[in-house]
Amino acid sequence: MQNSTAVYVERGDDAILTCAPVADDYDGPLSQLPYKLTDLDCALESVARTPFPIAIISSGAAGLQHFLRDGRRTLSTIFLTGEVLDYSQMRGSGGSLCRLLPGKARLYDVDVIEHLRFNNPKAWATLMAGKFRCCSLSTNHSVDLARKSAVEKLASFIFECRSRQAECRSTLINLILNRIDIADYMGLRPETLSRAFTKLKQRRMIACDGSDFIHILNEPGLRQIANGATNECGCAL
Amino acid sequence: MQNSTAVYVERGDDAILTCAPVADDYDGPLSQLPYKLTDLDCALESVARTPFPIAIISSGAAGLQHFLRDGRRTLSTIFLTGEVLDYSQMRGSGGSLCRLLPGKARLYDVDVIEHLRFNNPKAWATLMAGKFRCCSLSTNHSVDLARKSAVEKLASFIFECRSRQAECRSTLINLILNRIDIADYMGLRPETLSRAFTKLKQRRMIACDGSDFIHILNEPGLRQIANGATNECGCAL
DNA sequence: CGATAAGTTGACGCACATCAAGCCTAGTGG
DNA sequence: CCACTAGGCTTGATGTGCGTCAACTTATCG
Repeated sequence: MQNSTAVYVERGDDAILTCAPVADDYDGPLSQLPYKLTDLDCALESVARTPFPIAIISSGAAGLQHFLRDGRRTLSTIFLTGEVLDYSQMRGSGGSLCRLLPGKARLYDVDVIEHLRFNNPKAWATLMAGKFRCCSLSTNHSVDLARKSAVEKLASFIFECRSRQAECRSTLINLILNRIDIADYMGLRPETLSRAFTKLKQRRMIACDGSDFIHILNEPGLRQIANGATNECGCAL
Repeated sequence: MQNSTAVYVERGDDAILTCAPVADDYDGPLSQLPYKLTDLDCALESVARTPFPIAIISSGAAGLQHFLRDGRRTLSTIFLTGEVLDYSQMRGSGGSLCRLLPGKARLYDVDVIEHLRFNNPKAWATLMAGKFRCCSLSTNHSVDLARKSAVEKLASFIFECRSRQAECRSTLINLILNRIDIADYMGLRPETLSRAFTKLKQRRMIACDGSDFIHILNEPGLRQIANGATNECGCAL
């Protein structure tokens, strides 16, 4: 059984709160609480049923998906390893939880959570921070979706992936999701996403070695693209 | 001086939490608290400076705007009359608060808010609900931005406007913002938004009488459009 | 080996962005 | 009172980025 808890780090460039899994022996605010470790599928189902449903993703990934009437799919939120999944505020959104990658989650009992609020302020604060972080990520995501081109969206997604993983400074990034889920998250079609990958490779911004990992070759350049600096690179997108 | 507080109502169709201003004599959880009523511009400035900044919009509207390097503007969040504006979680998002419509806001002192948490659970819960609602709205907004066409976006915006106003069941909707701000919020250009208005008018879904108000003529139809039912109406968008 | 699915690439059409012009109202000054 | 200006909004013409459809490659599995 793995002990992990949310750790919040202010990062230099984009200053996004990030949440990293920590070592087994970490004695953080949440680690003392009793929890149930279950398969991610079971966890999502019980989270959707429980009145005060809170889970922390131990491994794998989940998402909140929405379907338009004609079948178009959107992933409005993704939950990655180490992150807090609180469904209570999302109940009215019309979306449904889905597993994106197999894994496990830690389920916290309603009573345990309710008890925290007054008796364990530190653990409560950690949970709250996890929930608020979701709000902050959601805001950033709106900016990515509203006006950015496909290439800009992909560049933004790469940085989001990095900031939501443990090794924030690495240039080797795990994109975590498959192409279809990335596309549905970024509001693109898989074909368009694929072409965006090709363009970033052609411009020597990233390199793919076939696996789920990509390598950032030109980080300043990629950041410029993500921030919508169409002309500053001297080349149109 | 107007007393208002957040009231949460579960609505039938889309079940979005909404927040309505209430009468002067309402004795809700927040109305006993001391606050400072200021001009919206001053409020936004002090909210951005204060360490634990919370304001409630009494009148007018504000937004969180983001600029890409080449000048493209996005409104990631809007704050309407009666809603809670907590900037603390948005600090790292790179956006800046801006006034969208003139008005006033109620500012709450840091100490007052901090004191609430243990001494006034009801008021605290109201504030928290206001913050979480922002998260829920943000999720819905992502769905609107990701895949919807211009006409679908406008239809969605109309319903969002209605659900965020007091008179939820009315077919007379105040669109609140000017066209440019609506466009930046929905990820469109003003020209495209204008054409979307024309199409909805041509299809007898809405009627505009020149003012800021529109009239919903065919609510089920408009809802279908908002939900992406391209074909069910028997007409392409 | 065939079957299914994920991902890539190509051809084509459409929806939206862009640029430009025109309309309408509000505000200002003579 | 009218002339003038400026800003918000709409309408038109045109180009392009992305969605769509189709074919192909590659990987995984029975």
